[in-house]
Amino acid sequence: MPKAVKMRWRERPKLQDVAKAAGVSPATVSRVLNNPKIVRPAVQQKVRRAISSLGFTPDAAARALKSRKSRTVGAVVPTLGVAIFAEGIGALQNRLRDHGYTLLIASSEYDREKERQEIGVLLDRGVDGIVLVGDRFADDVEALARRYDIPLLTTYISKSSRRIPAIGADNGQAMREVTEHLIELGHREFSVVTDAAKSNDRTAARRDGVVTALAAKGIKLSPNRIVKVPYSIASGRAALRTLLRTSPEATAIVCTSDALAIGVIAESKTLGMVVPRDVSVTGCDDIEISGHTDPPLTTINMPAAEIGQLAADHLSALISGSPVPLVNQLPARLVIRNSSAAPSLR
Amino acid sequence: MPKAVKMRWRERPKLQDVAKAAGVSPATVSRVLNNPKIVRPAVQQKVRRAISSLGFTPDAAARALKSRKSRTVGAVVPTLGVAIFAEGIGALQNRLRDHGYTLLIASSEYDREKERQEIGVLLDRGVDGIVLVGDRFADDVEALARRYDIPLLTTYISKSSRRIPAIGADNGQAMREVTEHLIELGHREFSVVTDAAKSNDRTAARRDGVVTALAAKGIKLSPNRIVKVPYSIASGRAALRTLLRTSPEATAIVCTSDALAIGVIAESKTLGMVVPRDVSVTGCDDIEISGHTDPPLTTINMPAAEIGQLAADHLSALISGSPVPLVNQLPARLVIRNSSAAPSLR
DNA sequence: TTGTAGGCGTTATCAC
DNA sequence: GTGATAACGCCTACAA
Repeated sequence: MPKAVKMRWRERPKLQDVAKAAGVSPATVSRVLNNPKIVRPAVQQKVRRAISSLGFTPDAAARALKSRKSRTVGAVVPTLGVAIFAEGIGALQNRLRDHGYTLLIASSEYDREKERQEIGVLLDRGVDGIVLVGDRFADDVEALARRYDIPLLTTYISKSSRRIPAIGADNGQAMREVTEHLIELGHREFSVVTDAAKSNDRTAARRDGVVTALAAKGIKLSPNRIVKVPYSIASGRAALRTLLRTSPEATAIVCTSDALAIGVIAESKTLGMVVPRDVSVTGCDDIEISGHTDPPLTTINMPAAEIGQLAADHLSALISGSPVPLVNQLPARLVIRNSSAAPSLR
Repeated sequence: MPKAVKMRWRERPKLQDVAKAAGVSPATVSRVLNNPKIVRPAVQQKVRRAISSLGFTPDAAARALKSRKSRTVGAVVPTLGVAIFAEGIGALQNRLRDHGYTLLIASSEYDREKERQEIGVLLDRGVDGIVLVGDRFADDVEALARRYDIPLLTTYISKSSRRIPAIGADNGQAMREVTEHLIELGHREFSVVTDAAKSNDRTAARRDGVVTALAAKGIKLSPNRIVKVPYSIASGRAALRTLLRTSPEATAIVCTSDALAIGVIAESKTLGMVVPRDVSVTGCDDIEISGHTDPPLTTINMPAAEIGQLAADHLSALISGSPVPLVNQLPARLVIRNSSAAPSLR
């Protein structure tokens, strides 16, 4: 068995074999690989021919050891089970590939300590950069990254209170927009359904956005009008039942994510209510299903794919030493569908 | 700038620094790291103390170069935009972490050639194993993996026609079950909505399952009863409109995925039809939303999380040389909800 | 423009 | 059980 392994490895050509086959020095081969312009075309030809005829591919580990660059970047997301993150990661990965990077992925499960650990693992793996979500990572993360001398980038927020570049929409403004939309429709009695995850600054910002928009119009939101539940459709359903008990007078229910809003709509149907006649419901994210619920959901479009792409572009810029803006606010469009309407007279 | 970098690297302790601090040889430090049981407890103490006081972590690249193991595995999925894959990858990643592996991820966008390329990239990155989806990867993939001497594993199918272990449900049987369920309800006129992706053996198997189940009861499915569309909710909507034109007599529409079924249900509502009174609709996958549509969707539960977990367990077993079964059929449960019912008399 | 040589940080093969 | 020593495969001054 160990013998077989060794045999296999002997079969794999190394840079030196290419050199021999091409009749040049190893250094020259390395040069055509990393800095072709400084080697004469004729020689390049020979070398490239040898490379492809031997089927040579450079050993990543050896390269990384010598160059201190792994051509690898890491990402830590709360979870891949949430569509908006999965989509962003997909876009990030695709774009990173174009830049020649491979993506290492880790998840924090919304746990700050686990997030810190995963970042540590990625750092130890030698990633050239790390993409984070949000702003509430552990305090020592920046120092850690600095120690490894690699750039950090955060996403799904438009600016960070730390010193790292952020790419995303303004969550607070997004929710202010939906809220204002509802106010314009004539609503005055609001409830909010939001997820309870600690260390989720996006959700917190969204909540604040609602409160701010309401306050600007002199509308108060008492604490019992805000219900915090886990992030899931089922939770949204439960939240509606709670709200109907504690504040049935609300004519609009603002949810901080589409999943929750979809739960609210589903439950309202179960309870025999009609959206938006009996109550208006809004979400945030604009996931695929949101345009196809009954009624279709009024929400805010979060540009997950753009976030992922831009993150890839900016991170690879940072890795190669180019500066990028600290604030990258992508537009979050209000998408008005039929789950919101003027409150009906009671 | 290069100076700064060097400074940073000088700060990072290496194994030799630990050795010096602990008053032992580098070899011993390496041993407590990789094979602690062969070193005396007292010495271990010293070394461990030195390790943590210096904050030493081994350099992954150097390790990989010398040991020919990167403690990294790769996965190639069609896309992360499909919930069922995102969920599986999330579970895979979480479990791999417990085994000490980090996950490198790539996507094929349902393109066989791109899949082959991505596999090549992962191989060159030095992954210790690769997780694939389905069975239709390019022919040379196995030879390639053999050349690198790393194990392959495929998922979302219960057995592979290649020689590699597979983990998943039996897609054909799954669809036979839903189909039989509909037949038992009294349906005799069927239509099928399926996605068009080439090289998607899961979808093909699902289609075949429907045809087989129908044939067993002497029911024929003419080609115009099968509509192939892209994978999306919007496509499902379009498919229903097509079917209403070409075969309005069908009382049951079997979809090969939940996304398509949800589209069919959404469009039926738009067109003023009532599911399941006017038509029964079924899906396959059982994604989160499927329990909350109106009506809730009858479907087949695909155990994505279990697939991911088991894939992690089996792949790490394979990497360490333990054999695993080639066939791993996970149960795919029929979930009967309200989108299916007996056909109404016409 | 190209070749030579040394070392990146770790593991593994020897002796002791 | 522990310590020297030689690689692992590639990159990069430096020399030619």
